[in-house]
Amino acid sequence: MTAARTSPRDRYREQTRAEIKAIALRQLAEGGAGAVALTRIAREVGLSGPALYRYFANRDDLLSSLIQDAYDDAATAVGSVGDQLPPSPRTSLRLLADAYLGWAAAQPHRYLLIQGSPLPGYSAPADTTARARAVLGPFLQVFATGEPDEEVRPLVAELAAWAQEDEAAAAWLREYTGLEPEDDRAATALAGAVLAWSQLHGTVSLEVSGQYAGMGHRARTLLTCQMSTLAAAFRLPDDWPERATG
Amino acid sequence: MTAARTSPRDRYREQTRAEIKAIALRQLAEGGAGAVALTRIAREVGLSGPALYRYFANRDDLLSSLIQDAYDDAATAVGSVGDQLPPSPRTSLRLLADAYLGWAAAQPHRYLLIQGSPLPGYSAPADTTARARAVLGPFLQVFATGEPDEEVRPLVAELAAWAQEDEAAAAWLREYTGLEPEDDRAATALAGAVLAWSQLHGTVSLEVSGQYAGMGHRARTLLTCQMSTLAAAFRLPDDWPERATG
DNA sequence: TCGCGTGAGTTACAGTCTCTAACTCAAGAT
DNA sequence: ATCTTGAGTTAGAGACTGTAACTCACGCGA
Repeated sequence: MTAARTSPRDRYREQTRAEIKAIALRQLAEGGAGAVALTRIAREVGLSGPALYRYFANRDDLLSSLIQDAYDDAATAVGSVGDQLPPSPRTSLRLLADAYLGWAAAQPHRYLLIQGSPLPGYSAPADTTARARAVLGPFLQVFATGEPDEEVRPLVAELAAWAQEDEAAAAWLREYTGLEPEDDRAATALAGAVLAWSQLHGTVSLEVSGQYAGMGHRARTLLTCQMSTLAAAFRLPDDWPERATG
Repeated sequence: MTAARTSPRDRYREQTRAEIKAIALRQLAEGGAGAVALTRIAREVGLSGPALYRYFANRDDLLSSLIQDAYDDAATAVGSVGDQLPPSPRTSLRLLADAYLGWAAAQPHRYLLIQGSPLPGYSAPADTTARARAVLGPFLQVFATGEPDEEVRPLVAELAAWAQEDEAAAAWLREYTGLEPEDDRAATALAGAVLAWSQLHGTVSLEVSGQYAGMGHRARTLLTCQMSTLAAAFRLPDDWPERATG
């Protein structure tokens, strides 16, 4: 990718960074973000504590790196569904939601790392929002085909204003739907995506943090019901509308 | 309340515990659960570090205490709406959801403490589940009046089985709805409550952890839309059904 | 191929935090 | 009036983050 010049030292450095991140990821999986400890990583790599600060400025920097990877990975998982362009928006929504849940369930701690409670004292780098929105992009595409019911129109209205005032929002929309912010469908897409995100996050995070334990339902069923209801509220069609391919 | 015998020593002890908890609560509000540090609390109270271990067995014990209070407080906030028995189930749902959001928004860190990512190494005491269910109890009452639409029936089915197999679930239902687990309305109530919980948590936790920052909508609007949709999916009536008062 | 800059690594240490051990002391129950 | 018990103390072990000041050898440029 951006391998402008790759000297032996650079390569060695990259390799060590990767090794550190791999161990950090394991610690994350074993005990959550709090369990990621530079000292212990160093011991495992075979270095003395302070050596790690050659590779990451501090603990937050290491976590940021894990967070970025996680967002990118999630975006890929969700995006790969969007790329296949399933038969209908309805189906697409179901598949996207499944992919989201599937990704999170397969690596609960990584999900909690990016979507759980904010880490104490941690402040996210600037591009985090963009990465987060990349995960939700494919949902925009689906909901752009919808016709919002009465019940969700207040939200559509609020987001219509946003699309027209916020350049980043407009760019996000353009990238995934090709729509201009003035288009009614733009606001519809935003409303659908926000609703879907909110419901996905609710169900997935309760599942992943074990709060459904002992309750007699599967998260998958719950999520499917929610997406059906959402599809109904936006009257998602059973076929993709005509559009310029490419 | 349970003041069986209150010796001077007991009173002093209770007062000190309360003071410790008050400071802990402030630290929680200032920097999240991770920022609650016994050492610093001790300094503030004017004691030396280890003295605090006379009052709380360890850090987790202190946090458990805060967690219990938070659940009880939330249950009271939500329950006070349920007690007023608003004009209709539909209205009731809206008011309950508002109360939930309102409580959480007013004290974000306490919300994250009980509903955020699990704390590293922390294992909740046994009665936590019961306390959590007390918060959701009033929702059972509302959804017991519903008629589930097609889209949510898979969830109702799964929860019907649960109600009939799990004694704790049955007891929960009985307490808030008076229904026996065989009753169809029991499963409906459970499904509604679980859906509502999931959606409340999604919206509230994204709001409270600041992930909506920079997006052009209010959490309140989002939540209202969701509750409307949910009310529609359960065909919540505009009047309470007849029932034995008492 | 030689030399030297730079980056990788070291030890030592300061500071924060949790929690245990072993002790003192006085309030209050009997 | 006694003596039990609980509140408080200091000392200290063990993790962890992060800084300072140092050594050393790799590998780039002349």
